[in-house]
Amino acid sequence: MRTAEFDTEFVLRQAMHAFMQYGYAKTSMQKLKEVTHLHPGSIYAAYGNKKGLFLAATEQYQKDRNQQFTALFNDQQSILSTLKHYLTVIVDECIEGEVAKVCLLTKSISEVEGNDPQICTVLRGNLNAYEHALAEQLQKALDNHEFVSSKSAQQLARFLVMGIYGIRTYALTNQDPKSLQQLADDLFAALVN
Amino acid sequence: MRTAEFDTEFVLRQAMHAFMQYGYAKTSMQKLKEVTHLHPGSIYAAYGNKKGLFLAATEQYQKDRNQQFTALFNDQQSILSTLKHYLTVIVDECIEGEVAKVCLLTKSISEVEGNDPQICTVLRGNLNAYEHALAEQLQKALDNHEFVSSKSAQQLARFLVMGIYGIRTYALTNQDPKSLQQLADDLFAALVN
DNA sequence: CCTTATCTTGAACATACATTCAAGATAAGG
DNA sequence: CCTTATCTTGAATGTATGTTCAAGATAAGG
Repeated sequence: MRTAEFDTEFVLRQAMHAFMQYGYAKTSMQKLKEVTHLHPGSIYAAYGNKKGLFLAATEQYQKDRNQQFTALFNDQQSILSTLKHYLTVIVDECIEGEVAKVCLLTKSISEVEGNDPQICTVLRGNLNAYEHALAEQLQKALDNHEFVSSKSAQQLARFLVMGIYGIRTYALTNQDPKSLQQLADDLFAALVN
Repeated sequence: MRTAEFDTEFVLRQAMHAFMQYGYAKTSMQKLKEVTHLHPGSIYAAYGNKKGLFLAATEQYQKDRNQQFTALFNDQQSILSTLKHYLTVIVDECIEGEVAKVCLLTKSISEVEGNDPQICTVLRGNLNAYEHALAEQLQKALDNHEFVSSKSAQQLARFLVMGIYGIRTYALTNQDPKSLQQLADDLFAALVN
């Protein structure tokens, strides 16, 4: 009879940042031990193995992202202006020197695609949920007549996530804030026209 | 006095496909030995180390891509129709079961970004050259009055590569050919409008 | 045809890796 | 306050990793 001592959220966020920085393969258990301040026994007791810790970290990441997303889109602004703002938030993330900078989900799925179906399935599920959340907002905006489009909310959302993935990848080749913001503006314009 | 026996292009293409499938970190020298049919001594004599082989494979990849690109855009069609066709080629690549499927450059830069500046610099250079090649074609299309745009060829090219990166990433979450082709069509439409 | 420079071969090496486990510590239940 | 279940600790394990190197093979130069 004894309760675990470590703070789960702290551990998972630390692990999450390590995975974002080094990637899944290159994040060693040694590194994970250091950043989580946990001993191997505790990690293996709590999460089974490295993959288990990664999946738990992924879940935490998704939770945090959801919270950020909901907070943004639950304000009283119009959906379109919130969306425009959301894109600048992403652009800022791509520039930030140390942390965030990449999406854990897309980075990881790009790394393990074709090699770990279990991880891929989880990540695909998360990314599909993200697309779906954007589709919901776009549908609301259409219902509110914030804009008109010949395309369905689903098709618009697909185009939008494609653009977001694209901006994130492009940022790996070019960190110029003006260029990235221009891309975000062009994407937004392409969406609502 | 003796000449090397192995076929460089074969070795590099085999290595390149291994790196595309498993990623940089997870492609072991063991695997590279197997796919290249080379013994460690030969690999290290010819390329120094794993990174050297990777960079050489990257160069081969870029060469092959350039050839494909030049062949496509040197036909007698209009640039815009060639570009539209080029996008469907990319969509097909994203679907193909076994090979290609991903871009070695973007996959690798996503993996090593922040951890291997040397590799990143090389990959960034290659991707910037790719963007530049697209800008050249778009400039020609503008000069030929194939379409008009309020944006510069450079800005259009940036938007285009962003879209291509986006489609490739999106394909990791959704392999449906119709959805991917739709994205390509939407991207093309956004470009020329 | 012999020499020599270079390539090939594959065993050996040190290190780094994910994981295990037994001993020690500690909180809750009675 | 003692018991016991559970957590923590960290050394140990086996495997896989990238790399080296010396011995053997072979093609070109004279």
